[in-house]
Formats: sequence, C-alpha cells, structure tokens
Amino acid sequence: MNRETVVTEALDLLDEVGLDTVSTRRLAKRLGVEQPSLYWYFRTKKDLLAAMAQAAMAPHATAPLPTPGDDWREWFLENTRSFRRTLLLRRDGARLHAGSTPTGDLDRVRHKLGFLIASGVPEREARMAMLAAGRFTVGSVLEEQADARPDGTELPDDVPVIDHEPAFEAGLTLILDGMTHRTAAQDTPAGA
Amino acid sequence: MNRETVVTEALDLLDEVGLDTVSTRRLAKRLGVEQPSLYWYFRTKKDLLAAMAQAAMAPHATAPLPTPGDDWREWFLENTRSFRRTLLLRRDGARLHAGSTPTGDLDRVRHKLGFLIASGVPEREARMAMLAAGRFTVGSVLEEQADARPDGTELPDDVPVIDHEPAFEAGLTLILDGMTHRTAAQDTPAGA
DNA sequence: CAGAGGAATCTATCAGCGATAGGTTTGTCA
DNA sequence: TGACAAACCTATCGCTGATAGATTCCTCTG
Repeated sequence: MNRETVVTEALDLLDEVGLDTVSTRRLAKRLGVEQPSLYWYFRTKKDLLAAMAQAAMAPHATAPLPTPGDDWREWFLENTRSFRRTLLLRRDGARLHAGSTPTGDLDRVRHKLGFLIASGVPEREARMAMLAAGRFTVGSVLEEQADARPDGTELPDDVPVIDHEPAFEAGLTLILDGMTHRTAAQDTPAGA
Repeated sequence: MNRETVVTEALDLLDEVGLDTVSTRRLAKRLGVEQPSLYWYFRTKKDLLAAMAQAAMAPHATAPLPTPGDDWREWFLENTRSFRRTLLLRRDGARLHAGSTPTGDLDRVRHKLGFLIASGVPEREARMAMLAAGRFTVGSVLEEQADARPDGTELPDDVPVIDHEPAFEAGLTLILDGMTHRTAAQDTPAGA
C-alpha cells in the first residue's frame, strides 16, 4: 500500500457512495486495513481529499498543450470542455475540486496564456477569460451534479428542467464571443 | 423561539464560525436551549441549512424588479452584481447557496426573462445568459470565499494573487458583450 | 547471525456530530 | 378543572475524524 493506491481506491469509493459518504473507515475497510492506518499516509482527511482532487484532475492536467499553429478560438472552447469533462468524470467532481486549495500547474497556465497572447489576444483579456471560463465551468458542473442526486430528492413540479450540455455550450459561447468582441480590432484589421 | 429566530441566529453563528463549524449543538447553546430541541423546528440539519440559504438570499430576492423603461444592459449588470453582493454578505455564502436545492422564486425569474425579451433579447439568448451569469457568479464567489480562509492556510509563494472584484467585473463584461454580440441585429439596426 | 531501527500497521480510546425515543413542563381553551 | 398540544427536556445511539501508544515486519549493519 502507498499514497497512490489509497488515492485510487478513495476515488473509486467516491464514485460508488458520493462525497458525503466517503469516510476514513469505509476507505480503510475497502483497503483491508484499520482506520487509523490511513493517517500514516495523510495527516488529515482534508489532505486526502486534496490529493484526490488533484488526481481526479489528471485527465485535464495531462491533456496536450496548444501549439502555435492552433486556432485560438477552437482551442479555448476545447480546453474549457476538457475541464468540464474531467469534473464530470467523478461523482461530485466539482464539489471535490472546489473544496480543495488549488495546486494548479502554474507552468501549464502560463503556457496557455502565452499561446493566447501570441494569437493576438490582449494579456488582460486572455487572463480574465481563462479565469471566467474556469469559474463558469465549476459553477455549471456544480449545479449539474447537484441536480443529479439519486437520493429521491424530488424537485417541485413546475420544474424548469435544464439540459446541461447545451446550457454549458451556450454560456461558453457567450464568453468566447465577448472575448472576440474585444479582440476583433487585433486580428481582424478594419476593412478586412 | 420560532423558525425565524432559529434561522437568524444560525446565520449569525455562520458568520462567526464558518459553515464547517456550524453544529446543532453550538446553535442550541447560542439559543439557550438543548440540542434536540432544534428538531422541533427542523426535521434535519439539511432542512435548516436550506432555510438559512433561502434567508441569506433575501437581499437579492427582494431587490426591485426591472421596469419596461430600464436599459437592459445596465440592469443585467446590476442584477448579477446584486447576486454576488448577496452571496458575499455571509461567510461561506456561496457554499451555503450551492449546497442547498434551489427554491428560487420562479415568478421573479419569469419577470426578469420577460423584461429581457421585451427589450429585444431573443428568448433563448436571455435564458442562457441569465443562467451563465448565475453560474459564473457562484463559481467566482466560491473561489473568492475559499481564498479568504483565515485559518492560516498559506498558499505557495509564486502567488497569482487575484483581485476578485475586477476579475468578476471582467467576466461579467465578457458575458454581456457576448450577449450584445448576438443581440446587436435586433436593437441596433444596420447602418445606425 | 544478531540486533538496531525505521516503516507500517495495530488496538484502544476520545470528543464531537446528527438524530431518535420518550418523558416533562407550560399555556390555552372547553 | 381537566384535556391536549406545543415546546422543551434527558438519555442515548451510531457514526465520524483524530490521537496515543504498542506491535509487527523488513532491511541493513556490525
């Protein structure tokens, strides 16, 4: 046993029982071990959850970075979608992510920012749009996963039932269009 | 004692100790009562938290609705800001809000939507933008309040320290501009 | 080969949590 | 005056995250 297997098994447990039901005892039982043993690997449960959050983000954190030739708009869309897909991979993925302190890969962020800037997006614009897209995505998946609680919690009848994927795409398009709106002068010279 | 005073006191307790430390025992002590007494007013703690969430949203939920003469862009900005301000009023306001099932005032939402539509915004556009702005706001305040944890949790040195208000305004502007981009044909006839 | 020492796990226990069962007080109204 | 329900109590349950401290196991050294 090691940190990695603990985290792996913890994430599987998460998928089975949901974040609120993940306890150190359940995880220990699943690992064939007594509960206090887990504290050999993690000082607190929060530390464990942070490690889980980081591991859960692996698919997005290891996705290919943009290369100079890429269309920045298409890349921006796909990057945000990748973030959303990764959050959706795990049960309560958004809550898990939002609940732990970042530890984001600074170098990757810098690369992405540099790519946008090299593509003609003003630095401040690029920074703000990345931030906004990320926060919009977390907010969206948070509600999407809260919506899907299987524990009988029924909503009132006059449900404004939301189709989450199109709603996400629409919001994402809004952000990209807003970005384009402020970038137009740069990459589409007047009169072109 | 009644539900209302319980909720009021619970929200004050929330401001003092934070969401993770709000327990039925602490709340009971503060009310000069034994812990099980609270269960006379609320069937579960989740019910209590839901009532707290709803009460916490009062400032936004009772704000004036738009009237036909209003500038829809200005209103949209102010409405979203009002939502953010309300979330920020209480400690962990965003988490409290996100953690409970909606119970949003349907009539108010309908009114706001009707206002946007009457102002020339296509229905789908209006619906998606309201949704996107809400989710962006929740995501933003969630990170802002997570950022401000006073429990010594220090971030690494290479801090990309974020000024939350301008970041929020920038994201909000992106969404509004994206909306304008798709609404321009309606309210700004070609050649005007 | 002996034994030192650290890694890894154990047993036992703690305080705090949400929740339930069931008894006791208190106020109101017939 | 007595019935009755609202409002609160005591006692207790099972579960949680966490700590203290003993024990087992493996490896490396003298």
